[in-house]
Amino acid sequence: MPRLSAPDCQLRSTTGTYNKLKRRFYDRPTLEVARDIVGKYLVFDSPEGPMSARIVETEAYIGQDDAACHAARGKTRRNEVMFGKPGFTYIYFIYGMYYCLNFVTESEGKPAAVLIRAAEPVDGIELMQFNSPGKRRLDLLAGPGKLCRSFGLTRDQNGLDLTGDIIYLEERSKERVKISTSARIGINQATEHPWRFFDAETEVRLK
DNA sequence: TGAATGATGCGCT
DNA sequence: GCGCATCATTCAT
Repeated sequence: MPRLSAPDCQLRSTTGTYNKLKRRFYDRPTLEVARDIVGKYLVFDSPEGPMSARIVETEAYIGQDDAACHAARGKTRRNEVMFGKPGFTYIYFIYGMYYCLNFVTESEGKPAAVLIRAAEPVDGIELMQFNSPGKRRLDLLAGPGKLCRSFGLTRDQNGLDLTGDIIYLEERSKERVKISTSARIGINQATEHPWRFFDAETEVRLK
């Protein structure tokens, strides 16, 4: 871990005063968690430096009865973290070039997770731009693949404990977020469920 | 401004 | 082989 510069120290010191979400936040019905994550802040103390962002869009993937959930066809090496305790990262590789970040929800044995689809960059924007060259600020995290690329998240961060100090969620204010819902994006199974949640007033727009 | 398509690798049938 | 919780590029309107 490199020495932290002055702005980085400011970020690190402030995180101590914010409310880091505990395991019980994730140990709840996935639809509630997915809705409540919108407006929370994702913090990643990466090897290259700290970054944070305000999450504006999520999707819920709920158990073995949800045909669109990776756990629908049983436990494999790829999806095994979803079957474990809540409050851990589930990061998978897709389309030959992208990673997607999820947070495991519900009690151990019930495989479910929330996909983090989009966020507004807050801290470490220069590092995000280094990871995603040429992108404007509001495009850096506008989509699950771009979010992982800009944050530098890969399989290396799969299965990390969200109650630790590397990657976690913070509540930085008690803002009341106006949330809209829709069907989930990019799936061909269980398309009838409105399990996508997004900040209706954010500047970050997908598609 | 939107539809079509190619890139690219892995997990599963 | 085929499909995939994506995205950038190309082409048509």
